[in-house]
Amino acid sequence: MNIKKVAERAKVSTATVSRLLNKTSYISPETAKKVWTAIDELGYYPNINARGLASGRSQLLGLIVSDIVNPFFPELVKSFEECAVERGFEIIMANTNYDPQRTAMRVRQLIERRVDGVAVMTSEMDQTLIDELSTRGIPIVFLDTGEIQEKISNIRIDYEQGISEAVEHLLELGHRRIGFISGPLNLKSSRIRRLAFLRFLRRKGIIEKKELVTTGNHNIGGGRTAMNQLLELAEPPTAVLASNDLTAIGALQALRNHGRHVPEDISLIGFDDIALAESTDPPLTTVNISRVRVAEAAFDSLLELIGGETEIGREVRVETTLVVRESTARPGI
Amino acid sequence: MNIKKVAERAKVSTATVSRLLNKTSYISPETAKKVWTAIDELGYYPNINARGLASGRSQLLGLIVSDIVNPFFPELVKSFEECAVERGFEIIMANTNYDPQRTAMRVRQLIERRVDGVAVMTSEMDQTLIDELSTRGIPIVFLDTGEIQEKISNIRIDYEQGISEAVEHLLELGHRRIGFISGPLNLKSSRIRRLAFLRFLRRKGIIEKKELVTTGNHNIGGGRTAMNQLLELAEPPTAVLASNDLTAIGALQALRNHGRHVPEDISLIGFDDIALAESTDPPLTTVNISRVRVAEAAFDSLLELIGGETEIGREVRVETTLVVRESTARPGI
DNA sequence: TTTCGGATTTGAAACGTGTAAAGAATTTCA
DNA sequence: TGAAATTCTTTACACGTTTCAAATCCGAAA
Repeated sequence: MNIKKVAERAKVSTATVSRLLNKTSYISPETAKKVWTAIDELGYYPNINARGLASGRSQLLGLIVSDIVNPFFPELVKSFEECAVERGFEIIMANTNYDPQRTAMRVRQLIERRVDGVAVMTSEMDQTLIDELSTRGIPIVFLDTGEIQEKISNIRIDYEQGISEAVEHLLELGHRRIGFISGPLNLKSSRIRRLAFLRFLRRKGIIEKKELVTTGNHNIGGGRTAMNQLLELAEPPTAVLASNDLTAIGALQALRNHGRHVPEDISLIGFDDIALAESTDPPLTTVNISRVRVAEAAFDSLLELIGGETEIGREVRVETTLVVRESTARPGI
Repeated sequence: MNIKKVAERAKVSTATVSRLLNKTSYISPETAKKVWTAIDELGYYPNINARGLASGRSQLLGLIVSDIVNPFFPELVKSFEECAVERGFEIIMANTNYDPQRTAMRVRQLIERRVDGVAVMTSEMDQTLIDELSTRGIPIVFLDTGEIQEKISNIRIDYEQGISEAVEHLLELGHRRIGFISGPLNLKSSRIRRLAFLRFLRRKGIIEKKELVTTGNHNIGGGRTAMNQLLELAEPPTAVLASNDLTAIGALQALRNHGRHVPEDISLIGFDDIALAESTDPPLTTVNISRVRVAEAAFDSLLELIGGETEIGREVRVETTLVVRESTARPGI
C-alpha cells in the first residue's frame, strides 16, 4: 500500500500522486479525481518517514519544557500543539525535569529525528546543545531566555508591563506599603519579576523597604511561609504582590489562618493567571500572561525561520495585563 | 554526513556501521573502534527517518489525551514520556479537546507517521479510528475504556477499591449521612465512580438517600454549586465524597462561605490526589491514583504488544488508595 | 603439515517509500 | 505553425537496514 500502487491503479506516475498530495503543482481535475479514487479505494496513507527522507523536512517540531506539571505549561503546550497541527506539523514533547543530562539526550534525539525546529521553554539549556542545533541549521525559538541570532528567535514576556499595572492598581486604591513575594532567585524569570517590581516602585518615588520583599519558591508552601513572615512584621504590608499564582494561593491560606480577610484587611495580587486563579476564594486579581499568545508567537517565529523567509531571528514581545478580580480593595483603616 | 561517509572514513561497509549502531551482530573490537572514531570525527547522527523507512519501526509512540490542562494529565504524560525515553522511544502528543474531528485527524497523522503504538487516554474515541489502527497492526493501550483484543490492551483503574476505602474511613469515623458529588454523567469514568460509591454503600447496608447524591462537572465551580445544594438540605450530610479533587476544592470553598469548618463540621474527601490536594486548607483527604503506575502500566503493555511477545492484549489493574490528610474527622455533635 | 567444517566477521546490493529536477507530451493561443 | 503554457513521466535521489554471500579464522582430523 504505497504510492506506487496508487499510481498504478490510477494509471498515472508516482510523481503525479505526490504532487497532488503535496499540492506542489496543478493537476487536471480529471487526473486528480482518478487519483483520489485510487487513494480511497486502497486506503492509502502516505508514509511520513519516506516523505521526510526524500524531502528533508520532517514536519516535526521539538518542544522542550522543563516541567509540564507546573500549571503554567500545560496550556502553553496545548496552544503550541494546536498551532502546529493547524499547519501540518506535529510535536515531540521533551520534558527535561531541569536535568541537564536528560536535556542533552533529548536534544540529540530531536536532531536524529530531523525535527524542523525546536521551541525551548526552559532556561536550563546548555550552550553546547544550542550550538549543536545551530550547526545543523535547525531553527530555535526561546522563551524569555535567548538572544536573537541566525535561526534563533526569542519570545520576551513583558513582565514589566503587568507588574506596573498591578502596582499602579494598588497605588490607585491607596496602598503604600506593598509587599512582594518573589520566586526562587536562581530562576531568571523570578529575578526579572522581582526587579521589575522594585524598579517600578522606585520610579513612582516609593521608598523601597527591604523587609517587604521576601522570597518564596513558586509553590503554595513557599507562598504560605513567606506570607507568614510578612505578617510577623511590626508593620505588615497592606497589599502583597506574588511572583506567581501558586505563591499567591499560599499567601491566601496564610492570611486566612491568621484571620485576615482578603481583600478587606489586605490586598493580594498573583501572577500568571492560571486557571485556578479564577476559582480561589476570593477570586484572585492577577497578571495574565496569555499562554495562547506566547505559544502563537513561538510557533509563528519558528515557522518563519523554518520557511527561510528570514535568516536572522526576531524578538517578539508578549504583553501581560492585569486581571482585576476580587482580591484587591482599598486598604482597611 | 551520512552513514556512507562514516563507512568510507572507517574503511568499512555501511552494513558494518549499521550493525554497530544497532548492536545487531558482533563486530570485532578493532573495527568497532575504527567506526566509532569516524562517527565522532564526523559528528554523525543517524537519520531516524531513513532508519524508520528501512526498518519499518519508527520508535515513536502516539499519546492521545483529551485535555492536558486537566491537572490529572500532565503527570501522566510526564511519566509516560519518561518510560518511553528510557526505552529509546519518543512520544507525539495529541490533544483532542474532546473533539471527534480533531481526534480523527490526529489519529490519521499518527498512522502516517507510522507510530509503533498508541496510548489512548481519552474515552471519546470512535470505533472506526480504533479499527483503522488495528487494521494496520498498530498496538493500542486504552485507559479505562477498552476491551482487550488482538494488539489491544487496557489499563483499568480500580475506582471501587479507593472509594471503598474512602467510605469505610468515613464510616469508621462515625459518619452515616454521606454525600457524593459526581462528575458529569456523560463521562464513563464519572459514572463508574458514582456507581462504585452507591454499590459500596448498599453493600454496607446503608440506605441510599437520593438527595445526597448530586452532580458536579469535575471543576471547582461545579463542586461549589453542588455543595451549596447539599447544604440547603433539611438534613445535610456530615461527610461528602467528591468525584475528583477540583470538585472537592469547590466544595471546600462553598463550605467556607457558609461558615462551616472542615473537618470539624463536615468531612470532605476528594479523588485523584492532584498535587494541589496537599496544599489546600485544610489538606485534602483524597483517593490517590498513581499517575506513575498508570503510565508505567500503559507503556509496558504497549511495549509488550510492540515486541510481539503477545498477540492478544491484557488488562492491567491499577490500585487506588486512600490518602488521609486533614479534611476528615468524627462528625460534630 | 595440510585440509576441512564451522564459526565469525564483513561486504555488496537490494530493498523501503516518497520528492523533485529535468524533460516529454499535449494543449492553447497568437 | 511555432512558442508558450499546462500536465504528466522519467529517473535520480534521500539514508539506513537486512539478506545473502564471501572472506577470514579457528581448531580438529587426516
